[in-house]
Amino acid sequence: MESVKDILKKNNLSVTASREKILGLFLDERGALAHGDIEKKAGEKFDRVTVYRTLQTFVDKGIIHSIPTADNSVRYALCKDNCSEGHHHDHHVHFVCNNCQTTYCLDDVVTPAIKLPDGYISNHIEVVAEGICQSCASA
Amino acid sequence: MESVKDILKKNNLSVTASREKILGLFLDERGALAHGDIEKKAGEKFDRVTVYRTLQTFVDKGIIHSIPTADNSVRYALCKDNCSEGHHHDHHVHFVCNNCQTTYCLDDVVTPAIKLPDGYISNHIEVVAEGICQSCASA
DNA sequence: TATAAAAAAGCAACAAAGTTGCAAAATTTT
DNA sequence: AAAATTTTGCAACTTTGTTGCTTTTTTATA
Repeated sequence: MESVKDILKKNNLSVTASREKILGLFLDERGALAHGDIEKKAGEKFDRVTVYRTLQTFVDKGIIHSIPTADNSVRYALCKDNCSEGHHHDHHVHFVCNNCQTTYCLDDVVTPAIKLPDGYISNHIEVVAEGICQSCASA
Repeated sequence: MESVKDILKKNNLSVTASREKILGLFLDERGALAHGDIEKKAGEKFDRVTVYRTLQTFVDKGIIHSIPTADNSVRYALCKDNCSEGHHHDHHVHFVCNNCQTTYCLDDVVTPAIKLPDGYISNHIEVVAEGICQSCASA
């Protein structure tokens, strides 16, 4: 089992309190986290700027990826696939619950191939499903 | 051919200078428009607040729809399908050009059906393809 | 393990994006 | 044409995100 420190070291990142804390939050969390969630869950221990920079660093290193949402709030989730610096491979579908607002990475649901009109060349396709999640449907 | 005024009246909206201008921009524009684009193209004639409120009104009425993007900038485009108040039917794929940043509605490319894991119920799926558009590829 | 070099955090100030309440102006109704 | 309604513009404010710089922490080196 990979520890927070291992992940940081593997990516040539200095081990700092904020990085350990924030990466820990992602490991504990099933769903995706928005910047605001992180500030709240970190317990106001870190400067806002530090959180922004830490998230950016993690995205750059391929540790987390951002998820587009209709309501325009950036959310991030751990990259489970083989992402590396400057090259993300998050070919899975995302699900946003309209009830609890949780964003899930459906790691087993692969983004479908889509035939685009002539002339359009795509290297990446994002699929976001909206609806009611497991927890909310059964509650 | 439907005029700007007709569209407004059909949706029970007062005909005002800002609504005519902004709706006109959408009719002229091939791609999608961000809030900032509209402020620029409208020629600084309208207050920022008016633009925000006008866009919200159009979304509520089903005249335009918002498009999720990876870079978290809200963009809007005309609803070509049969959208009505509180009920959007934009089941088409969107395309964002990484070169010119234009967002296109691919009206002829239908959102594919996606099999979700048990327990997840989805009523809406957004597909955003990123890449190089026709104009940029041939340039 | 002490020290130097490098990296990151925190602070302050700022910029951009978006919201709210209210008075003035424009539009629609009568 | 006047009254009622709606919309606009303004001001003030909140939230979100950015930048430069100094202090602190971490890492590399001796």
